[in-house]
Amino acid sequence: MTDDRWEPPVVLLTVDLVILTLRESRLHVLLIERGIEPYQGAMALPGGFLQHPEEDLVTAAHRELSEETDLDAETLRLEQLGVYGDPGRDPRGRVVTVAYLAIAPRLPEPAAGTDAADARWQRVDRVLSGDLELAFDHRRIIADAVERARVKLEHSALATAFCGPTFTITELQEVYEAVWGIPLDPRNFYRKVQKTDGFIVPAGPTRKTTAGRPARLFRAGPREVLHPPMARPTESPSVQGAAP
Amino acid sequence: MTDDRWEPPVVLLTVDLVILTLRESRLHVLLIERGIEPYQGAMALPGGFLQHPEEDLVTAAHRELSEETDLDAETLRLEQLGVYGDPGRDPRGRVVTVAYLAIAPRLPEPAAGTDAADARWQRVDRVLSGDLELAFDHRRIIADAVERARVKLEHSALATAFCGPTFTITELQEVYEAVWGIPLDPRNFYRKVQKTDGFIVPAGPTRKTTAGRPARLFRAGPREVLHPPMARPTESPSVQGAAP
DNA sequence: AGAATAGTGTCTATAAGACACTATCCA
DNA sequence: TGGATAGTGTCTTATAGACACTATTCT
Repeated sequence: MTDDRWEPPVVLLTVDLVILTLRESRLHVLLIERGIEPYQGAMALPGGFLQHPEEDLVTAAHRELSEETDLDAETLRLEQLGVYGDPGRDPRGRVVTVAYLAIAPRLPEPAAGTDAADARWQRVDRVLSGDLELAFDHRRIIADAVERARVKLEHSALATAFCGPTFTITELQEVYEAVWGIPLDPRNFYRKVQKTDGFIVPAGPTRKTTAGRPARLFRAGPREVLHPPMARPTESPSVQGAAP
Repeated sequence: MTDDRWEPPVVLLTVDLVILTLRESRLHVLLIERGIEPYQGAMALPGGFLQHPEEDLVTAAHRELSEETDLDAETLRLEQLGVYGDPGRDPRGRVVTVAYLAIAPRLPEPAAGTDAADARWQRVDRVLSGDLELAFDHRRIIADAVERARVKLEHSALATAFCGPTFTITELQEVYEAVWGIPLDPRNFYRKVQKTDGFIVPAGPTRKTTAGRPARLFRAGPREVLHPPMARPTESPSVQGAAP
């Protein structure tokens, strides 16, 4: 259009992974310490360049997950979060990244994989507050991922992905409380979850906890989308910029 | 890791635009007829390659919109829909596209711009049913865009973007009915919209319609996210793959 | 027994949906 | 006057949230 011999510019493509989990009732994200420049020594999301021109994007994400962490890359379901492609987001040139979101059940501390100097679970609140130095625009990506998880918790059975194969209703409630950051009434939560058809199904008899009556165990049910959704307590019922 | 002299592969990046609007109470999408190979003669979303390596993605989307259509590119708000990067989606090589979604008020037929042989509004139901030959994976992208619009209608004031600067409540209802594809009770809709604080605000007195009592006019209110959301009638209350 | 956690029953405020009814225009 | 569209009132049913109460374990 502009020139007779114009050629489309090329870009480098990376994939980045936001893996969220729950540890001690707090939301954590898996970060690695970068071993190479740029941002050497800073924390970053696991991820990396597309390996060859025919590699699928999700395949690349799974490959990076195996390479950089010891998580079971096969069982984690990855969901596309978005593209982050601001010019200048990477000092090496025009690097556009596709971010993926995954939810992991509570797991032992991950061992470092091959690529990363170190891979660790970090508290999301600390990461977002700016206490940690993060590479590239990864803080922004994590913030978007958390917001996405909050919304998905309302409308899908995502919460069960934070739990092990079986779980108690109280454990499920802790997922909601951690991700939403608010307390919920255990009694109302109990009935709400029970009557949302197909959300959870009974599994095994009971499990002893620290003290008190043992709780029944459940597994994730067949339903993926929740009707009706889990109602997140109504936020500020005021209008942002309204005139009276 | 695989080789001493490994270099990251490069890809070509395009942006594509899904512009939705309402015409004769039906959802339409703006498509152009491709003037060049591949898929010459097929319909496609407006879009194209990044022009230079420093161009911002949203900027590129706005530029393509101006080049290929005569829509007012400045006022349309673009929202990122996702990345589509399957190897093989474009016969020219590894081309990854970033799709954007925009909602336009009812407008006169767009004239063809510079790039496109022709630009026309097409009924979404016809496009998705497969009557039209679409280039690349654009049918899939449009399907995702429509689903996104459906959800956004529930939780945001997006519906007003389909209307002109002022509109009647019945016009707003037609937006919901067209996008959701279901009829709504006008009386209940009327009160629901009215009591959703900050959604719409009165503007001017009334407007004469074809027949019957003139309707009051409204403008979009300050509120972007709706509390409570507009309830889309509950879908099939059955479980997909449940065992009794 | 008492502490602690699991699970049930019940009341109230609110919202959704159905639908009869009134209001104001045009022909 | 009748037809058509705009707007209101009211009833029924379902749900969220509050919270008293019962059940079952451990120490």
